[in-house]
Amino acid sequence: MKHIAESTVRRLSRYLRFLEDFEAQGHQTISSGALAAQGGTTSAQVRKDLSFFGSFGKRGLGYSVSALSTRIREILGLGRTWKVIIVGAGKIGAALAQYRGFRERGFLVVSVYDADPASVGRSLDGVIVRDQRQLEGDIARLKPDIALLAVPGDVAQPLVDRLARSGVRAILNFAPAPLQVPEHVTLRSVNMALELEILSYELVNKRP
Amino acid sequence: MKHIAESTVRRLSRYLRFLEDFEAQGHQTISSGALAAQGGTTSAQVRKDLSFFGSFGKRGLGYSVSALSTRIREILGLGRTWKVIIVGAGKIGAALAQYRGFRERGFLVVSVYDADPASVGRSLDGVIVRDQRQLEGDIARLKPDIALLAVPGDVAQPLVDRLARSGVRAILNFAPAPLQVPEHVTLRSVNMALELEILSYELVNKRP
DNA sequence: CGTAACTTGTGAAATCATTCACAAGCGCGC
DNA sequence: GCGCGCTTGTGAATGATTTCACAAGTTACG
Repeated sequence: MKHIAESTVRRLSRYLRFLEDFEAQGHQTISSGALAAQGGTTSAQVRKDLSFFGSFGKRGLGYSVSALSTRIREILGLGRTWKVIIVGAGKIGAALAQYRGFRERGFLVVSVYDADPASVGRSLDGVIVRDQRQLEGDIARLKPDIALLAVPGDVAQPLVDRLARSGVRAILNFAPAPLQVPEHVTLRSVNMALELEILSYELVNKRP
Repeated sequence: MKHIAESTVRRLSRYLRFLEDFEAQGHQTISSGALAAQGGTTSAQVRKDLSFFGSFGKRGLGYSVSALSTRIREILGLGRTWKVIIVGAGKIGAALAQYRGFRERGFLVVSVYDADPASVGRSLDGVIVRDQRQLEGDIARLKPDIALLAVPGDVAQPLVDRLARSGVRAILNFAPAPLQVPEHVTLRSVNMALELEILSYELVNKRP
C-alpha cells in the first residue's frame, strides 16, 4: 500500500474516539462533516483520509458508525490486545503503569522493570516491578509487542539497544534523549519539556 | 515575522539540547552537518531552520556554539523562568509535578490543584496540593504563564474554560479529550494512548 | 599571495499534505 | 418513476515543507 502520513493515522485515531461516543449515543450513521467538526478538521480532510483505505460511505447518507469504527480499528491494528512492558518504575513509569486509558484501548501492561532494588518487588496496580536484569529473559518468554521507556536520559540508549536486541519491535520513549534504533524497530518519543518549549515559543512570538 | 512551522520550532529545541551538551564538552564551533547528525536530520534542514531567524554562521567555519545556543534560547523564549501550574494531582499530575526536567529548562511549578479532598494538602516535591476551588483566586495572584492539565477527560473542558477565563494563555493538556479554547489561548495536547495507537498502526502495516 | 578544503545562506526544484470543486450515487416524498 | 436535497469520492489546484545545488565567504597553509 501507498505510504500513509502520520498526520492521517493520528486523525484516524481521533475519529475512532468520536465514533465510539457517537455509537454509544445510538446513532447509526454519520457524515464526514459531523466527524470533521469534532476533530477540528474539514469534511474534505476526513473523506481524503478515509479514501486511502477504501470507500466505506454511502453517498447522500454518510458512513455507518459501527462499520466505520470497525474498519478504523482494523486499520490501526486495534482488533487485538497488545502486550506492553514498561522499563523504568520511577514517577513517570509508575504513572504509566497505572494509567487506565491503555487497557481500555487494548494495551495491556504485562510487566514493569526497574534497576533500583528499592523499587523491585513493589506492586503497581497489580503488576509487580521486576529487576531490570530479567529483561532479556522475560522478553523471550512474554514476547511483548511494545516497550515504554521511562528512564533517565543517560541510560536510555543502552536500554534501547537491549530491547532491540531482544526482539522488541516498537518503543515509546519518554526519556529526554535522542535515540538510535536499528531499522527493524519503530521508535516514537514523547518529550514533555519540549512541548513546554513550544508553548514558550508561542507565548513569546505569536501574540498581537 | 513570517510564520514559522511547528516542525521547525521542534527542531530548534532539539538543536539547543545538543548545543548545550556540546558546549559543556568545551567545543567552540559546530557545523550544520554535525548538528544535523545528532538531531536525525540533514545539514540543509538545519541551515534552513536557522535562516528563518537570521544568519549566525561563518562560512568555512560553522556556528559559534555559545552564540547559537543563546540565540535559540532567545527565539524559544527560554531566557526567562515560566511559572507553571498543574491542575490534577492524580498519578500523571503528581509525576509531572515531580519531574526534574521542567525546572532544568526554566519551567517552575508554582502550584498544584486537585478536586479530591484526600489529595489536597499533600506535598509533591515541596509544592502543596491546593483545592481546585482556589484556582481562580490563585491565578489572579500568581499569574502563571502555563497550565498543565492532568485530569480525567470528562472534566477537562470545564477546567479549560475556567483557566481561559482566569487569564491563562497557554495550556498543555494530558487529558484524552478533544478541547476547545478561545482564540487568545494556545492549547497543546499530549495523548499517550494515541501514541501507542500510532505504534500499533506501524506494527500492523509497516513490516515486510 | 594563492590555492585547497570547508561551510554557510538561499533561490529553485521536488516532494508532501490540504483544500477545492464537482460529478455521481442514494433516499425520500410525491 | 422523478426530482430534490444531501453526501461521498476524487482529480486538480493550492499551499507547505524539505531537499537540492551552488555561489560566495572563511580559514589554513605552503
